[in-house]
Amino acid sequence: MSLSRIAISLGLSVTTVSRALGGHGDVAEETRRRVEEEARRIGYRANPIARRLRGGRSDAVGIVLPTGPGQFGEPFFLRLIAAIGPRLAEAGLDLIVSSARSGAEELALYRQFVENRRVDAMIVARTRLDDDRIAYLRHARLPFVTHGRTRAGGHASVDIDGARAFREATQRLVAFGHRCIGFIGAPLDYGFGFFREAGWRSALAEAGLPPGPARFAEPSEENGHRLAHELLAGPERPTALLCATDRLAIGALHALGDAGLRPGYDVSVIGYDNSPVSNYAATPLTSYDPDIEGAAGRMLDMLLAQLAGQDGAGMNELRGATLVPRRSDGPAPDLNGQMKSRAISREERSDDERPHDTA
Amino acid sequence: MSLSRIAISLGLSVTTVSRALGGHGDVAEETRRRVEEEARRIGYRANPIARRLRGGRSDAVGIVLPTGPGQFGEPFFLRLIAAIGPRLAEAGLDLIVSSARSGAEELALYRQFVENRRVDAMIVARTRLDDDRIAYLRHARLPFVTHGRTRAGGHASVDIDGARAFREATQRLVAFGHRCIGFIGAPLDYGFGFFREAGWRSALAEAGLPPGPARFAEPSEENGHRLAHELLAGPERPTALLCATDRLAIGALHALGDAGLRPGYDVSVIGYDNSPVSNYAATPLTSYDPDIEGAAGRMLDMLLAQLAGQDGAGMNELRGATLVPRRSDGPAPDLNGQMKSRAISREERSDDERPHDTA
DNA sequence: TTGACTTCCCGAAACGTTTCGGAATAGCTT
DNA sequence: AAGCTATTCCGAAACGTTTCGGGAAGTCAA
Repeated sequence: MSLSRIAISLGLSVTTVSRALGGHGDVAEETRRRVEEEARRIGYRANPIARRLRGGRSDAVGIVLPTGPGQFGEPFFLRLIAAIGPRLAEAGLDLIVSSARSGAEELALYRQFVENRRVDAMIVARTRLDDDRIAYLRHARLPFVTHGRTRAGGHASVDIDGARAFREATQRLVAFGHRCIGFIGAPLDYGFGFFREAGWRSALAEAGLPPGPARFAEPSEENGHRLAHELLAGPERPTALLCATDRLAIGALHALGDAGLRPGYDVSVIGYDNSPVSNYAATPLTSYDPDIEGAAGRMLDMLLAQLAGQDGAGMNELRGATLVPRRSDGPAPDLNGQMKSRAISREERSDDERPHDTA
Repeated sequence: MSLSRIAISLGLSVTTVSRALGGHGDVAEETRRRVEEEARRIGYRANPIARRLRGGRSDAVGIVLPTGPGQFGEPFFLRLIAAIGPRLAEAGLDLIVSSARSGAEELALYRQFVENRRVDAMIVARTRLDDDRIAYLRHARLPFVTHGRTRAGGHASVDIDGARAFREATQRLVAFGHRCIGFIGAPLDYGFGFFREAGWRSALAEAGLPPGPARFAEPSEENGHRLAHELLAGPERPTALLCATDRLAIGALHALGDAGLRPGYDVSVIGYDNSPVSNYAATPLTSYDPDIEGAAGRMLDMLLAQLAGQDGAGMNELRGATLVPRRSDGPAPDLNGQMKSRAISREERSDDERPHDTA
């Protein structure tokens, strides 16, 4: 009872009022003016639900947060949501967020979203190389965009070039003189885990070095701590640890402390994410900044284009991450000449070597 | 065209099909069985939009994330969303998330939510003592629940008793022998900032101590770093720093490092949030765990009760936070006898004192 | 047989919008 | 004067659901 209210008080039909406000051509200029004024006067807002029913849409985009062990508070998702929020609002779309742990529960939630017609499109993050969510969405013919590539491809996606970043990071460590560079990775079925490992491995091969020791687990501080321990206790002790995420790297830094090793000096550590804590870790962490906001913006572009009818198959973008050098990496300990200058600057600030409990 | 599809293929009326699936009493058991079977067969799902239009609801709950400087990735919101997501889904409600920076933009977004009838209820976090969002929601008669109390009160709210936690923390430091306890707080117009400061101040008064030095800013690592610097450079140098949040505390720990002071030994630091990083800070941070999931659950209870028609005015709950002692606090440096035992364990792990760039 | 009461079902309206297919009026051409 | 076009408006249907107010049988008692 709202379009009709304007219609009645102006002696017009509902149709005309609708078309006047909708900006259609077949309504007299004078009439449109009167309608607009009356609409403003009574504070008319089109009921979005009626509009959706009529239009057969739901004007909403869905996203599912991963929960579960070690997944608390991944800042990535917050930044993603914060980045696209205003633009979605501008486009008249709602962002519907729910949460599930990876696996069956998660897929069930996607089904719910789709089958209950709650969303017109979805944003998929934490993409796996072979991802049943993506197979499902494709089968359901629902527009979507992923953060991260899949093996199959052929869908809209934005990805950060983790392979390049980690190749670059490895080259940096090689240039620093490191010869045994370990890797602390995320599970390889995640696309991001896969490509980062691939970058590390390929750079080692290019440099003619044997592959260093590697361990993989869900990216949490605790796992980083544990895996670094394992690597440092192994037969070939790495002088550098490349970590798939900052959270892993933070844990690794502590493992160094436990072993009485100085980060950036005895062992170099490089992370990825450039999270706020990386700057305030025990030793400020050299990391890669992925420009989440930029990626989020492109994902939204792709989503809106698909909702406007375009085919998403050809949409994909690979973006770079930029190195943020801090204190956690440096020359390999066995190269004495090159190390001198840095060693001095280290003396100034003295060194830290303290074992820590895992608490 | 869906209820009607079942109706047609069964030779029933739409009404009867609807009432059969709705579980009403006036449909024969045999008929209900047939309807349910056919519904299952064709995979019928009620169109939520039609249902909403008819019911005059929107079956959605809104929440606005704060963005802006130093607000990136507050894990609080993720944990909140993750905690309530499944239960909302179960209740058939969507969670609509958007984002805005505090202030005019934020209020405008609330208005948009309400006036465009996008939500039936809202969740308000980052509550200020005098909060125009709350005044607005009350005026608009939209159910809501806040995380944090307001001065006015009279609405559904869940809060963690920050005053009690910070009184307790202060008493702990006093018992450790500290006599000058500084405070690094959040702005006092935030409820959480206000009560935490009040707890600190009242405990000092109760202990017969003069109020220590205090500084306030948006809770970020950077601000914690800056404010701790100021406090340590001030005329009365505190031997302990109580920080309103872990992020402030992490920054403060670094300021200690800059000044060549050993956390937990020369200067004690206590934070609040028990965030994942607190366990992996330069020195593992003594903190308070607020049980966000528990609070989120209660908030949802209140929201659902209000959507079921109850008045939210009397709903409010004050919950406790629990201390998680780690390594960043301990006896005051001037009390020698009591310190001995801890000093030894410190020697083992050696000390860290290194200036850092803010990078 | 009649009336009342149960049991089971249904038509129509309503939620608020958009759109299809006209229809009425006015102006212009021939 | 008749036909044609352009302009401006409108009625009705449709989106899919729920609910109001019956109504048609069947059952039971008087």
